Amino acid sequence: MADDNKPLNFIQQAISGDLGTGAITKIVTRFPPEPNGYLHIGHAKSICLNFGLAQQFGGNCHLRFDDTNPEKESEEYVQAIIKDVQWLGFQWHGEVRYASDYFDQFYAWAQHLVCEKKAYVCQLSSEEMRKNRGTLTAPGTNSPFRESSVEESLELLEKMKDGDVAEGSMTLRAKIDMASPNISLRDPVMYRIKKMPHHRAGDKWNIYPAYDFAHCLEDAIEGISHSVCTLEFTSNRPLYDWFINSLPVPSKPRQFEFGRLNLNYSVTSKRKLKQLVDGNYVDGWDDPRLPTISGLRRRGVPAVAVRNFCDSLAVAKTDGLVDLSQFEFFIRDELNKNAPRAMAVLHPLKVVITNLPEGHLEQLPAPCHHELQLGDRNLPFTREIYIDANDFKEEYSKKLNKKLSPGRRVRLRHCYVIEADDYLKNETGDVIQVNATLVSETLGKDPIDGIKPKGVVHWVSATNCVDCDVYLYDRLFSDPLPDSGDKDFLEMIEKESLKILTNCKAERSLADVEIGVPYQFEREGYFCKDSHSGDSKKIVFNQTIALRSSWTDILS
RNA sequence: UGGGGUGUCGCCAAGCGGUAAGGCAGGGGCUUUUGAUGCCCCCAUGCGGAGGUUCGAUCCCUCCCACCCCAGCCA
Repeated sequence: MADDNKPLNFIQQAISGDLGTGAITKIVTRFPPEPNGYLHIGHAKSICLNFGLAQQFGGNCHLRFDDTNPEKESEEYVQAIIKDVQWLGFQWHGEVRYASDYFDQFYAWAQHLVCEKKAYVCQLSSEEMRKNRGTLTAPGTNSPFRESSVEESLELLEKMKDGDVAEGSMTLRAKIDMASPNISLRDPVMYRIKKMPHHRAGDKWNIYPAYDFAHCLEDAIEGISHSVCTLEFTSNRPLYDWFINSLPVPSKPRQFEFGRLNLNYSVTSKRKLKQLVDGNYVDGWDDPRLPTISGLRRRGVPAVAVRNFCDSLAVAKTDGLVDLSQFEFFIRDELNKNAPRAMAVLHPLKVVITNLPEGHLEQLPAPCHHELQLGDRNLPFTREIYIDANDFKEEYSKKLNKKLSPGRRVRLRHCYVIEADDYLKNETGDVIQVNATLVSETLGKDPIDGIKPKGVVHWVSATNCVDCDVYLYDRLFSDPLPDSGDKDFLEMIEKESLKILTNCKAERSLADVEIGVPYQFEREGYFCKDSHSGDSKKIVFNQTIALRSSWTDILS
């Protein structure tokens, strides 16, 4: 996975240095999601980074749920996240871990800090605390409870834990420096009261540890050597180090921050994704238009494509905005190499090959892949077939010389050459049938008269095919930056982002394909059977991505 | 405005004092029973700006500019 020729990024350099000096003998990383939503492509970058680092340097990577806030967390998210990490192809070391497993230790350490006079119970309300915190330019002022006795704080902390005091009435705070230019250090909250059951700890606790207090200790308990997080935590690092250095922890992890992944035309914010799901703007967390891992999976994006994309991204301190086209490249790259080929007609137009007898049936072998040895499948060739309406033009034109038109020829893919004679229209003026002649002896050969067709067209037997619906997806947002602050991202939802084609015809072999396994529908794109197809009799195919095209068709 | 971080091609980026890698996108050409794929070529006298140090600076120094993060009992 990691390319040996690639220069080491700054985290790899640090690890390599630590290993070189003997500061550590084995690296341990971790992926620490909060179970408050589904994973998305941004998390994939973090997953690939953390698991990749461990792999590369012969260490371990843990999967640990940072479940310190029962208000937002649930078992549903835990299960979804576990499934997504596995699907991406990673296996964590040991059991799945939970911050909640360490709650007793956290509490003991909190008491330890109180005894050391490095923490105190503060009875300021949240509004008062906010006022006392100062501003970016003005220092804060000390809480009146800052010098409470050890005994008093210990006693109040116990009461907080036992649920004897009201929510919001007090907190446990670290005693650091209310005048620090770094606001994270202005006596941060360590524990807050939440009289709420926890998805794993049940009713045991009425207080829950805050991120800054908990996260560094979770890392230290697990012996994490390199704690990798995103840029916005940079100013929290001094606090991370403060707890580590103030407590008798078993190890001293170091925090490194990298720039998170931003993709244009996408939202990668759990809050906004949840809004889209809860507001029914999309079909659940796994809607194929979402950049969630489950959405990508449902859409047919292979895990290896996600990994390759993430590995192509630099680990740096710049927060860049990556072009969707860069992701699409890796999707197509993987699919082109490995997806079996098949044919399906999305806008069926009947073609009657008049010089073939009624009931003509010929099984034509067609390779499932042009390079891979995937074998052949048989295509039933009959007198009536469907081609795509876009591949027939009433008038020939030089620009469209690969299309079928009266008097012109086209090669049916893996089949014969046909020549159009005439066509029928309905009352609204749509072409509804083309009559054509098969040019003899053109199976695997050019016509003997030397008139070689310019175009190749995909087709399906009209009498031996399966009906299906095809869902075409476009970007969910019309704006390249739906996520950027001031605008309302819900107003930028692209109304046409889902187009449903209900009259599609697919070759027989596509009837029983496995859900989620991508196929290339030749000349159209990559598709997979939808996981929600089960509801109706009809098969639903999701378009993973269209083929790259140097051609822009006039019709769609 | 205090603190922290970042600025190299449209996008992502390497570069660690010796004279601007690579990928994506884009343009051109060849091949092709997928207008796909593959292959070939083109695409920064320039590294946020201005000074300075040096034989030599994207890399060092100074000042300036822009953008991002921090004032949740969220993570």
